Amino acid sequence: MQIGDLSRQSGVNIETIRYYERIGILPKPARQSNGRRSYGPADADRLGFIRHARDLGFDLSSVRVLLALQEQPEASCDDASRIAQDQLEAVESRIARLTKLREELRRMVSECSRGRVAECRVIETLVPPTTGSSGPHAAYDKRPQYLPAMPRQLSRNS
Amino acid sequence: MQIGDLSRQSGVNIETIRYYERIGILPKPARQSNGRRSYGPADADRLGFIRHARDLGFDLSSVRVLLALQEQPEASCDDASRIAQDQLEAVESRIARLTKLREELRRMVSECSRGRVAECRVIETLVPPTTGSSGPHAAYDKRPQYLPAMPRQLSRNS
DNA sequence: CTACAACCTGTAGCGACTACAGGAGCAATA
DNA sequence: TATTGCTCCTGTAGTCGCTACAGGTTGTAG
Repeated sequence: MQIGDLSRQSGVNIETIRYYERIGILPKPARQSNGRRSYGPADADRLGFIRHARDLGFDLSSVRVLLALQEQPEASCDDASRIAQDQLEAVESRIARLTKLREELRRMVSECSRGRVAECRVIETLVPPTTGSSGPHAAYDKRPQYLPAMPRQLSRNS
Repeated sequence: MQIGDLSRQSGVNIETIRYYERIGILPKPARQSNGRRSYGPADADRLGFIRHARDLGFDLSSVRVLLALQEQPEASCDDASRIAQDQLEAVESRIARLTKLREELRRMVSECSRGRVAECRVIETLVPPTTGSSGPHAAYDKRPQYLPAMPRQLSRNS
């Protein structure tokens, strides 16, 4: 089986498969006489495992650990269980955060009356309430302090 | 106001502020005689706007559009509303996806009896069901086909 | 005078891919 | 046989949104 077949079978991009090989999460496969990669069913299994774990939101370092564990059937599965629990907690906190965002976005959208930007709730919601500077180049006064607020990383990582 | 003050006031990292300037989402500020950046309240407003939008999960290209709109109070706010709606939909689909993940993870975790890896549900759940190859280096037979399954990007982007 | 904090520029790193340039090999068709 | 066109190869750079660091200058307090 060559890389294209494996890609179709697993649903994992060819470039991603080569990337996985490069970072050592997939073993270097045998090569055909023409230099092309040759995969067997064990590789397909491993890749399927990786894909499923990635779909569940595990990052690649967790996947590495899970793969290593999988190959030691006699070891205790405490580590695996711990990783899964951590992942569950991470997913739960993402859901909580996104749910709050959803509410704020719903409010924004539902209150927008589709008129001019000047009275648009979407824009208005985003303008910080602290300074009263109106217009593009106002330079009035300074004001209190922002609070630390929510952690950054949302759209990318969570 | 210099960059450190702006950073404290807005809760945005100094490095991030300079990054925003580099990519042109914040204008190049005036400089003091010693070369240090000098900000006014308009900058603080703009940064506050950006931060809030980022907290709501808008990516920087959307933020750019929203900022541009904000500066044209007479324009129609359809674009802003559209962007917010798209974001709302994206958030809703992320929530839906994460909710499914949560269920699968809960099942994994709750069914793990904390014994050996060999009978660990966490690991077992991840092993693809298609090929029967057991053990690290088995090389049995080939099997049907995976379906396209779920879209990739989860932990990073969604 | 000496610390030390705060700032400066420029560049590289993160995670997990994705894309592309520039080439080789191979099968089917004209 | 030549050509087209697909799949594969390597190596490198780009994506997003930061964050970190090296190596320097400036400003302030003790």
